[in-house]
Amino acid sequence: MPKRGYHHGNLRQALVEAALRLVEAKGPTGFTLSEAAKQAGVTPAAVYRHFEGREELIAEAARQGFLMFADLMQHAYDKYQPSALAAFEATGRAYLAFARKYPGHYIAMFESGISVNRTPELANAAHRARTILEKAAEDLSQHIPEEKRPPASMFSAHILAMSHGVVELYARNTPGATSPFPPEDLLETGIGIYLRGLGLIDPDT
Amino acid sequence: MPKRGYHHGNLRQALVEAALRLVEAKGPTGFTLSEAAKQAGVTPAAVYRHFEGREELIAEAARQGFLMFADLMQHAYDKYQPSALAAFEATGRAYLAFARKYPGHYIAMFESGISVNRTPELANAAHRARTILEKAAEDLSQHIPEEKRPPASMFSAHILAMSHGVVELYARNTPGATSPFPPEDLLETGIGIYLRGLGLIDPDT
DNA sequence: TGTACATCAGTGAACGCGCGTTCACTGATGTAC
DNA sequence: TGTACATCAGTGAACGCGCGTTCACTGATGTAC
Repeated sequence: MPKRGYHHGNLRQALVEAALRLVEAKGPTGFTLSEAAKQAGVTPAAVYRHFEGREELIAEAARQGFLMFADLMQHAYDKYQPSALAAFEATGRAYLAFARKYPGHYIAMFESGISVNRTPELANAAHRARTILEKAAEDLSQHIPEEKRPPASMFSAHILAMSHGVVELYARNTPGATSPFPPEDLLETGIGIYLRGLGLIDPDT
Repeated sequence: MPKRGYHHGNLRQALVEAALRLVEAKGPTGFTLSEAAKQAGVTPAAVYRHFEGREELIAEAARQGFLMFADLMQHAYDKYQPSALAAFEATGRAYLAFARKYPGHYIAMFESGISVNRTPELANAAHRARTILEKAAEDLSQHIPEEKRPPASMFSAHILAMSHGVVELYARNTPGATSPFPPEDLLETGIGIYLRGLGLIDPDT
């Protein structure tokens, strides 16, 4: 589907990709509708054939990000079955891996300031991702003695929080902020200590 | 020092406070130099008597934030001495407390996209805050058997990451993002499990 | 104490810029007969 | 197969806006004598 000629062919997706490139290169505020249109080789007005406006465009980028993110986590989860522990650890690592591999999507999802409820489609995609992590936590929860078992959704929130914190503070290019350890190691050890605290890992290993 | 008349009296600080108000009300991108000047009852051009430009103004707001943050942590640390454990826990909680109490400063510090090295003064203030947390971690580190003791700066990074993640994901007003638990509880339990994992809390409590 | 004057913190007008958005339009595409 | 026509994805000009920044200026303040 070549893009020569008056009609673009697949402008909608081209705009999303331009937005991702911009946001990756210039940060969450670096994205403008006009610039995205320009990069796609099109007049700003053409954008309105495909999106209601600036916000819908970035929301679509975030939506695609959440879908990819969910796929990545699902894949990690499946791969380490039937070990609940390994699967849970893998989903935690998937967070950082995603931020590394798809910085544009990551920014659109978590740093662009857009609400996850901006559109129903976006909310849906975000929900799907969350569900997978919570399933992994639920599996793991079965291995803890019932009387001292915290809610599974609390695990997933803890792991998500630590993962997000590591990414934001140590993995994203906050220029000049020197990271004391490789983020991957930091997250790995952090999750390890946490799981030891839950009694799921032998304290002597 | 009343502000009537041609001369303002303390415009520099008034501008910082206006910026903080704006950023708190409208998010990290909601701040503009012109609007801050207007709120301080002054022409945009007047700002240039006190700051090199927009960036220097927000950097000053962030600097003041880091100083207050460091004070808060220092206070928490002192209060729970000589218990290394209690002091460490307290500094973790101080992070969330700060974000709650001074959202404008928090945004300027962590969400405005400004580099901590934007100005030497800012870098200094940030360093002071970091140092306190690392001191608390260092104290705590002494209570772990030497051969299985991870670097103290790794503790503080873990706790900082989890605290930051909890704030960003569950405490800031991401509109519509329902938090599954009160952020304070989430952080409290998360840190508790983590410290248990380090063998610093009795596993049966 | 009064006056002359230097200093300095503000004004206000102007600038160029890129933004998001609108509108009437036109050229390309696809389809019915 | 060829032609007429409806559909639709783009154009390009225009808009009003608020932004950050500059400049020559002016009014207030503080100080030396």
